[in-house]
Amino acid sequence: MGVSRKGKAPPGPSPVELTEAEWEIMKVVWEKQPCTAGTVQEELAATRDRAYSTVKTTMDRMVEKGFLRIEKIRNLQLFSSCVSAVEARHGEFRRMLQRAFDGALTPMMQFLIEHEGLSKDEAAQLRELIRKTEGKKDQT
Amino acid sequence: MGVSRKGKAPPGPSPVELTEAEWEIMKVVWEKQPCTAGTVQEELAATRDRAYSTVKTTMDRMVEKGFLRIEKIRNLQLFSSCVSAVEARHGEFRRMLQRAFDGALTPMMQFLIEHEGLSKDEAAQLRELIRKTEGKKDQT
DNA sequence: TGACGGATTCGACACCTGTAGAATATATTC
DNA sequence: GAATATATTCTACAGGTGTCGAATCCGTCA
Repeated sequence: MGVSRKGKAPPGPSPVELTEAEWEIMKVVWEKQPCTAGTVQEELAATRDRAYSTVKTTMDRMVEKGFLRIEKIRNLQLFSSCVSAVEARHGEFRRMLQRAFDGALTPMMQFLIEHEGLSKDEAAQLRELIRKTEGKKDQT
Repeated sequence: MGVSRKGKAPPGPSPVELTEAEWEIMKVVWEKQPCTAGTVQEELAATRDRAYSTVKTTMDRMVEKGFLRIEKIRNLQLFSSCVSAVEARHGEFRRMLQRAFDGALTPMMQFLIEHEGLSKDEAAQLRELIRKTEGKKDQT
């Protein structure tokens, strides 16, 4: 959701934390929603074989958690997401940042460049991105 | 149990996945090692109160997982880390990247700039970092 | 209407994580 | 050497996650 979170966002609404399995499911749902559990299971089967009930159970739990929503048509359940990819990414990123870098962006960047094998190409690309961004952001 | 971690060469092949509690403990250990469970517990108490046995149990499990190592002196157990902060950060970062960005760095950067409120300052800082790094890196 | 087949619901289970009390072992001190 | 202060070991348990099988439900099609 587009909650206005400028540089500072103290009272974050909800962190949105997805487990591995939930991420996999979410990715399919974002792409195919509204869709059935069967569709998701089939799609996921390409990567790893899980029983239908495994996927369904997880998705039901995700509904309870507020990550997914069900729209019932006849005896069919169509699932849709309640959280956007941006929200999920945000949560995932922030959690990583908090744990591994005490929440500080710059040290993370430093680490990235020093240890994550940012290639010359990627560095250039990144610099380009930054250039395009500069001036647009103002809030500190 | 197996602490099998093939020591290949450049990119640490070891995933190294720490839980929240493990991260907290690790941070103290990195800073004070070799140290006792009691020391860690006291240090951690500043942030959140956990029973000594809670911390000790977790640390024992971390030994089994190969994250920590015990050196016994008399009846004292001194803990030291078996994984470096860099390795842990690497694992944490990569897992996040995989889950949220399918392992691709550039999209992550894009996201960072567009949604994570990279300030002008941070952007400049980052650009500086990249400049200092360019030419040193060759490939991934 | 009765069989068929996919969808849904329920209950189960194992393993991991966070948490901690109780019992036991070991030093240190008087 | 007994009391005292720590450390260590053991056992336990609740809640979350990943995984399913079995029992049901329900609409469709001969």
